[in-house]
Amino acid sequence: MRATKQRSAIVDALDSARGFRSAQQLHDELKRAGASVGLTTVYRTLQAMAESGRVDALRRDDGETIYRRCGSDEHHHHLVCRDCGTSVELANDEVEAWAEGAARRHGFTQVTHTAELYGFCRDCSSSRSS
Amino acid sequence: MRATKQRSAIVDALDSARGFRSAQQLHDELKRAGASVGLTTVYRTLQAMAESGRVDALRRDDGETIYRRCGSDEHHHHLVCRDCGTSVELANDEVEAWAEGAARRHGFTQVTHTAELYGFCRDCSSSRSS
DNA sequence: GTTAGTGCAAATGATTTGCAAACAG
DNA sequence: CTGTTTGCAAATCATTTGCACTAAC
Repeated sequence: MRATKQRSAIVDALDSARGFRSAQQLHDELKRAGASVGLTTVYRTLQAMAESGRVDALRRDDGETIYRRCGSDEHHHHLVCRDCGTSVELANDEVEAWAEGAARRHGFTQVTHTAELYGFCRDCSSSRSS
Repeated sequence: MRATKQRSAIVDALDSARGFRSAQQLHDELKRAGASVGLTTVYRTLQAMAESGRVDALRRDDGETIYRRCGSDEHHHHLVCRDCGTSVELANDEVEAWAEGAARRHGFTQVTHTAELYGFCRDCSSSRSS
């Protein structure tokens, strides 16, 4: 993968973001910041980075896929703010244990799971209540 | 909501299905079974039933939304077969407790969660190994 | 120079909506 | 009858792809 200015712009934007962003959001932010990066490139870059594990991708209930620069390579879950996208990584054993137990009890194999939490972070919930 | 033959056909198809089905799948099955129901109607009916809680909807990672006739009105999760769509309902407290605890620890409010398990059921994993 | 990367425009695929015709109560 | 419901076709929306063009190495 070559080093290009649009790729570093995308990575920078993701880094400075406090959490998850959709491809469209990132594209907007880049454009607003004056960087000239095509939406296509944003999609392609995020997709490539997600495949190679350098970002975390997850699909929201409304169908948009959101991405975030991910700290650990370990399997983990997220607590994502619906408003600002801030996220907290949750390394958790209870969920894995639950998943494995349920799979075994019902005779399922090769079980994977998705588990994400969505809410309003401290900052966003206080600004909403005003 | 009026009783129409297309609606009962959709409900019947969902009932006889062993698990989750997408709108497109249901439409195909209905057409194959000789029923004449428009894809639009399948979408509208499933959406209406999901809103009123009569079916359970969840979005797969590939973006398709799948539906299933749901036994309980209670909040619960699913163990879904990737191959045949069969699903098991899981009423579980561990996940809820984990979600609430994580939310509280990080100051998030109005937290909802998604947690679904995907794998191969006993039947499908044995037929795959052959 | 090659080859990978970019971006526009057109294509996709799931889902939604406009609207006139068909139907339930 | 009169308001719902239906279903086709066209519209959306996020995302992907074809392809000529540009930049990296």
